[in-house]
Amino acid sequence: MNCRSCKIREFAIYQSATESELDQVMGCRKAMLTFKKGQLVADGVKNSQFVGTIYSGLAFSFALLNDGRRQIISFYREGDIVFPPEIFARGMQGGVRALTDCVVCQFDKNQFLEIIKSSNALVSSYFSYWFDCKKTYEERLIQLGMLNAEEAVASLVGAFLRRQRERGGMENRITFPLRLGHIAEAVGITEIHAGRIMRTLEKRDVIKRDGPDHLIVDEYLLQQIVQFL
Amino acid sequence: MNCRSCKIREFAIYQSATESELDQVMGCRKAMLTFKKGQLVADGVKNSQFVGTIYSGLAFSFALLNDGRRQIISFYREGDIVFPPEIFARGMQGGVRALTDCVVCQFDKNQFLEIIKSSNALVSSYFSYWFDCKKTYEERLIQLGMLNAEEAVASLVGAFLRRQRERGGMENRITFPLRLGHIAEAVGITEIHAGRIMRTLEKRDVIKRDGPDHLIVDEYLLQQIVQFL
DNA sequence: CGGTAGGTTGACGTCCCTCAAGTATTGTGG
DNA sequence: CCACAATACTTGAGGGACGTCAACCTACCG
Repeated sequence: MNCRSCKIREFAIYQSATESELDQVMGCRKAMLTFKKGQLVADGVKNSQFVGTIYSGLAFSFALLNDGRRQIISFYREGDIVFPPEIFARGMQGGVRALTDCVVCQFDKNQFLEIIKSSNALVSSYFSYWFDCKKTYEERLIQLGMLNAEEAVASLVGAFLRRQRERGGMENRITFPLRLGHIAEAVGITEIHAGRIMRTLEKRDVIKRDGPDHLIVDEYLLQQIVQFL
Repeated sequence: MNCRSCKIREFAIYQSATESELDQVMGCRKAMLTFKKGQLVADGVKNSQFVGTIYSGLAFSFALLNDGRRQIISFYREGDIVFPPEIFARGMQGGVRALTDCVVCQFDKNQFLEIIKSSNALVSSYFSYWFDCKKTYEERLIQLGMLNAEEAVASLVGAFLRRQRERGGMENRITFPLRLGHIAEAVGITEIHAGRIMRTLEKRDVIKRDGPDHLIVDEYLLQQIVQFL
């Protein structure tokens, strides 16, 4: 699998790399791994020398409290970069887990960062990647801080819709392979309450479930719920 | 005021800059502004060509929902860098406001980033600044997502304690110039409930108020409440 | 002295959690 | 193809955490 012909290259952080830089990137690729749904892609301590790029599928990072509760921090999709060792502050347990089956390219972290630093264009991409990342985190903070459960779930669905649109799909049918448990852990409510909310959103025709992994979204109604979206 | 002799230089993102790089940084400094407590330091749209470094005092970034609710996103202190234009996703209202009187160095954003990009050492500092920033955001997400109000407030106090310790102070008396309203908006509860919680923390001797702007913290008891801290 | 900003307290309502029972849907081996 | 288990989802009743509203207190500042 060559980076030059990679189908997700346009979404990756090295999208602006020249062919020769791309060869360097490929040179520090240590593995291309397949993970089954639910498997641990990385944890907070081990593999700290690696950085991953999602080649296909979806994954999410999470943190654990010592009473067993789990908080989903963010979702990753094709082209997204994952920094396992940096995810967890101050000894907190956590990791990155495959939401669906997924394929991940693993790079040597230090080499990878050196390559980025060596090219002005790559540094620029990296900067704007971080600004984007920051925006996403800030939006999630608002979601958790001042939105009630319905607004937060709607906002989560909206984020999936938007990210899918960014990647070209213009339809209202989105890939949303989250179980109720994932929704609950992402917005900070219980699985049962997440179920009730999905149900009411469905009854109000905001969303329609199309199999376990897809949603049909009424974008207008969704925006009514999450005003600032 | 010369950057070379700046007392907060060691906390700033350009701490690893050589003297000549520092002169460049100073060359793109457009102003050194003083803000009174409560004043708007920057908003989400205007001044997008600037980046600020807090020279003294405390500030916070916030977002507004159109129903008037306000969510505090993060706090900034001496040496922290503030990117006003990048703070707000997708047209959301918001800004950066002075929590106490504060002094802010304003730099031209593009020039500033160019200087950073031109030096390998500065790029490295910038990278680790972002990793730190990410960690902080992730911790806050956990705070808001799965902590109850008491745990969240304790965690907020803990974050202030930690950041003060990082800057040398080893005492249990911390600068905490937040009104109940700030606490409420930071952890996503109401002012009144924030007051009740501060009261119970005080009654349990976890904290003691020492004037309006200072707290004396029992670190051990605090850690009992926020287990993962 | 009054005005203002900030903090406290109580009663009551709502949102969300908990527990428990039940119904799809999916997966697996015969 | 069925039997059966495991996983995922739904529904209801009762409780706790947090919000709302209104009154009152305190410190500070002119």
